[in-house]
Amino acid sequence: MKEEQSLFANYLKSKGLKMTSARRTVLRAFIKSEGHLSAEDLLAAAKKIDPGLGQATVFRTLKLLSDAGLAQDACQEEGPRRYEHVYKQSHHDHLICIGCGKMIEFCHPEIEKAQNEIFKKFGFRGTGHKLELRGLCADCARKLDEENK
Amino acid sequence: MKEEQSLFANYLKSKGLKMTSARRTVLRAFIKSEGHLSAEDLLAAAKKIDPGLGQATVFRTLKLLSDAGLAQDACQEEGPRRYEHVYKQSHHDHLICIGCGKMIEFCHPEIEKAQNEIFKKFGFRGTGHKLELRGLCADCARKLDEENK
DNA sequence: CTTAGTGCAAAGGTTTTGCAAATTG
DNA sequence: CAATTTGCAAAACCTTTGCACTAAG
Repeated sequence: MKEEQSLFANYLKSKGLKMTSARRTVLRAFIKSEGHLSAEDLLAAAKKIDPGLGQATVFRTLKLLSDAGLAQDACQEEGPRRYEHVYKQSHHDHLICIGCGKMIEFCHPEIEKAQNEIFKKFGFRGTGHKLELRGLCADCARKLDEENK
Repeated sequence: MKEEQSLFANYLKSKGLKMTSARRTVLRAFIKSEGHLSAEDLLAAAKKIDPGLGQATVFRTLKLLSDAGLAQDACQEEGPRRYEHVYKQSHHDHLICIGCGKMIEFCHPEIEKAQNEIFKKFGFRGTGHKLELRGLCADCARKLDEENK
């Protein structure tokens, strides 16, 4: 939290932007939140802290958080765009069941290594990755098999 | 193409849906297309084949293609939702420059292996993955360094 | 003080839906 | 034939923008 505060403050300063109370409010709401949240979710959460906050501010701040590297698109298939924290240390990747939508988060060190190889190969300075595995969980696989007898 | 036709036909049949000429048109346009395309792009492409086609049909068919596992969300950060083919054999992963937006597609066999380990560990029957690496390409990294002297 | 940020409401863009007519199995 | 699908236009939805006012550096 403290760290994210100052990361954001630094980012703003580097761009000649200002740390305002509205932005602090949105950041607090965002940090407290869990999972994937839409701009509307974040607005609701932020309004609990400051009811006078406008939705345009949330959209604008979310874009800044994303530029600052603190938030990233969570890439849902449907509905509004959703965002999630970017965790500096432990990347959490996603395993999603296409049957029931259940989502499991996991880490895999091999993938970190592979990532760095790719960056090197293409001359990139890496900043992050996002991996989504899709499949059927055991329950859904069983159900499907039964349906098809 | 032939294969995708019949995959789609099977999917439709399994759901009690019908293979119509509009759906064939959208499928053809989708298969011919390359890269990431929005519903609007697909509509334009499909209209070249059948000018009478309506946009609602494209949205509806795109959802079916996605349910059938032939199309998937390409996960851009901004603008309209974009879709891309699902390639059965060679997964192409994405390396994206956050500076200029340049996108490189690559394959990495280690990642295929890691993917299967994860699926096994969680009892999933896997169907695919999506990996996005983000960073600065050599050009953008250089530019940034110069700016900050 | 000067520049950037805010909330509001209106505009913009994308996607979905209701419906009567047309098409499919 | 019964059931699904279509194109159209309208509606719904999500996001951005213009503006007058306020707050930050």
